[in-house]
Amino acid sequence: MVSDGIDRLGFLIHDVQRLMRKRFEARASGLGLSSAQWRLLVRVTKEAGVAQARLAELLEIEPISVSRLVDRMEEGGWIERRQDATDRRVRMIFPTEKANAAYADVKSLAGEVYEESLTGVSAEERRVLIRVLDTIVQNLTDGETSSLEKMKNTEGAAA
Amino acid sequence: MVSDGIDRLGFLIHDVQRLMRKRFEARASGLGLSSAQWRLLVRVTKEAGVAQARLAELLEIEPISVSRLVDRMEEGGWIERRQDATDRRVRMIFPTEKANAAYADVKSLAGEVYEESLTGVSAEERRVLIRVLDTIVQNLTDGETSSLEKMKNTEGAAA
DNA sequence: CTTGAATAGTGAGCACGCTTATTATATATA
DNA sequence: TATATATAATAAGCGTGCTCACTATTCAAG
Repeated sequence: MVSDGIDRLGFLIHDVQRLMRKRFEARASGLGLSSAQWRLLVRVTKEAGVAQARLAELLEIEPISVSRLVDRMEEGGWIERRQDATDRRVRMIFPTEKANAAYADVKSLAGEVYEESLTGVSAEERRVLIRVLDTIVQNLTDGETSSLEKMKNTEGAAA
Repeated sequence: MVSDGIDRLGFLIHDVQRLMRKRFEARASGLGLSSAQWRLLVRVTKEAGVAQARLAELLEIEPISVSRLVDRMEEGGWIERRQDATDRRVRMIFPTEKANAAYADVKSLAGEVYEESLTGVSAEERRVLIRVLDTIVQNLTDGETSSLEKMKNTEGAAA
């Protein structure tokens, strides 16, 4: 049945995402780092030198969106592009010193937002929340619509 | 402790929101109705004749965002603006026949997306999910940053 | 080497959110 | 009545995502 509030799921997720982003960006506004930029920075910090195309896969956004994001982050002094010596098409992305210096602070700032979000939510409920969200990502990624599918369907149905 | 995946909460919520929107819009693409437009249409259907300013409050987006969204929805034939007889500043928003005719279909389409998202998630887990998401919205709305606060803080702290 | 397909990145232009500023109208007050 | 303030809607312009189209480069076949 669908009478337990599941019919509000989309609106709820949407609201939560918007509110968390807003709260994070209010906190990080002094740094001039948006939530999208923070997501990218986390990847780049863990995998310095990664190519933009790979970043697009990791972040599950389109390469063109990475281009623009990287443009602004380069202007902001968070990352830098370097040429790949062996493949001149590739731009490798590295975090700057500024990014490395700010990383821990921003991470704990994000943690604060999560804790504020989860005030009054038990440890067990938190575990369920994370597990269910992971499941939803799985369910919606495997089936279709994901940018990952590009790497799967080499042999399709009736061609 | 923060080692149960809570540190991924922001990314997870972000991914889920993006994937659900994508899935919904893939389904509704034939109709030419985006997820933001659907959110607005739900409100307008429940409250025909509502003013744009009130819609902005209900949707918790800025009035200017409502203006633009309503522009596109009017072009798409989903809603229409009418003048308020008693207050010439106000534009009242009504769903069109087209919107009323499509409403049930879109709603069940949204329901399908929710069910696909929640495949393998138990009834109890679903209840926890909705309850926790509601709590997060509460936590992030009450404190600050919400557009609702405009209506609250008339007397502040030390002034 | 040459042709053709695949890959990496970007330009143009759109949707939907935002901040800031402006116009039109309503309402409160001197 | 006249003026000041508040409210409803919109304009301008930005950030972050998208689709579609394009260039540059690499790699695979011939």
